[in-house]
Amino acid sequence: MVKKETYSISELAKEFDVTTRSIRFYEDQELLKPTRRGQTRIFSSKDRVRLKLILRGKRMGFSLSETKELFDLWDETMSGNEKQLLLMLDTLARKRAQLEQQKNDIAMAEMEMDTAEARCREALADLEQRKKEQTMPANDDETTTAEQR
Amino acid sequence: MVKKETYSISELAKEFDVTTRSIRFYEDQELLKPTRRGQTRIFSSKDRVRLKLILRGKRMGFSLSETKELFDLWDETMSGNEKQLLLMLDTLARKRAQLEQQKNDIAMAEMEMDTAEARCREALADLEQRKKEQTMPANDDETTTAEQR
DNA sequence: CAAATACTTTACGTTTACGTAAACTTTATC
DNA sequence: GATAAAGTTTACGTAAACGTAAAGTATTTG
Repeated sequence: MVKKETYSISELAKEFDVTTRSIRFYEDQELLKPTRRGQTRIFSSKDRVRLKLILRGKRMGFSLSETKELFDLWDETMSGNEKQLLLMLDTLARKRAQLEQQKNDIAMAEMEMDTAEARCREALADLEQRKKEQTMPANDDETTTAEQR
Repeated sequence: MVKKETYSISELAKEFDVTTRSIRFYEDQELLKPTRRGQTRIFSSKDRVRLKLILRGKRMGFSLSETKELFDLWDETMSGNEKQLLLMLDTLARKRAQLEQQKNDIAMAEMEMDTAEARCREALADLEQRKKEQTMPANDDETTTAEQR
C-alpha cells in the first residue's frame, strides 16, 4: 500500500480546507494541471504538493501569480538549459532575501508584542491593587503608603 | 533638537516609499488620524509609527482591517478596564500562534529552497561536465564510462 | 430506476487595496 | 502677480481572489 496517486477535487478541498471553487480557480490560473476522466478532474500527487505550496505561499503573503512564476520557472529549470538554471538560482537568492525580511518583521512584531503584553500585565496588576485598597480601605498612616503608587 | 513631531503627507510617502494615495486611503479606513491645518493633513509621530506598523503588517500578510482591529483594540485596552486588558492578552496569544505558523512556513520554504538550489547546482555541474566531453571528445573505452551516467 | 450526491461550466457579484484622472485650493517662487 | 508645486476632494476604474447562483451531466446508492 503505497501513497495515493490521484485525488478528486473534494478530497483535496477537504484535506486542505479550501473550497472547490478555489481549486478550480487555481487550475484556471494554471497553477494546477489536473488531467480529466471524461470531464471530471483528476489530481496527481504533484498537484497535491503544489496546492500545499500555494496555500503556504498565501500564508506567507505571496500572490498566486508570484507562486505561479515560481512553478513555471521551476518547470523550465528542469528542462535543463544553463540560462534557466542561473535564472533560477538568482530567483532563489531574491526569495531568500524576502524571507530574511519577513523573519525580521516577525522578530520585530514579537518584541512589540512582548512589551505590549508586559504593559497589559502591569495595568492588570494595578487594577488588582486598587481593588484591594477598596476592600481593605482607609489606611491613612505612613506604614503602607510607602509601597503604594 | 528632539525628534520631529509632525510630518506632511509627502514626507511620509517618501520615507516609506508609498503613494500619497495609499496614505489617504489608510486615513479613510481610519488606520491613521492626522489632524488638519486648514485642509492640509498633519501627521503626528504616532501616525508615523502606525504607518510603519501597517506596512510591516502587509509584508507579513495582514490585511488592513486586521491591523485596524489591533490598533483599535490597543486604544481601548489603554482605557484601562479589566475586560479589555484580558481581551488584549488573548488576542496577543492568538497572534503569537499565527507568527509561529509563519515561522514554520518560512522554515519549510527555506528547506525546500535548499534542495532546489542543490538540484540546480547539480544540473549545472552536469552541463559543465558535458561541455568538457564535447571539447575533449570521443573517449569510447571503458576507463571513463564507468563514471558517467 | 429514481433520487441523492458529486461534479461540471458559465457568468455575474464582491471585497480589498489601491491607481488614475479631473477639477479645485493653498502655498512657495521667480 | 503669474506660475509652479504641493495639497485637497470626488469619483470612476482595476486586479486579485474568490463567492454564489444557475443549469446541466455523471455516478452511486437504496
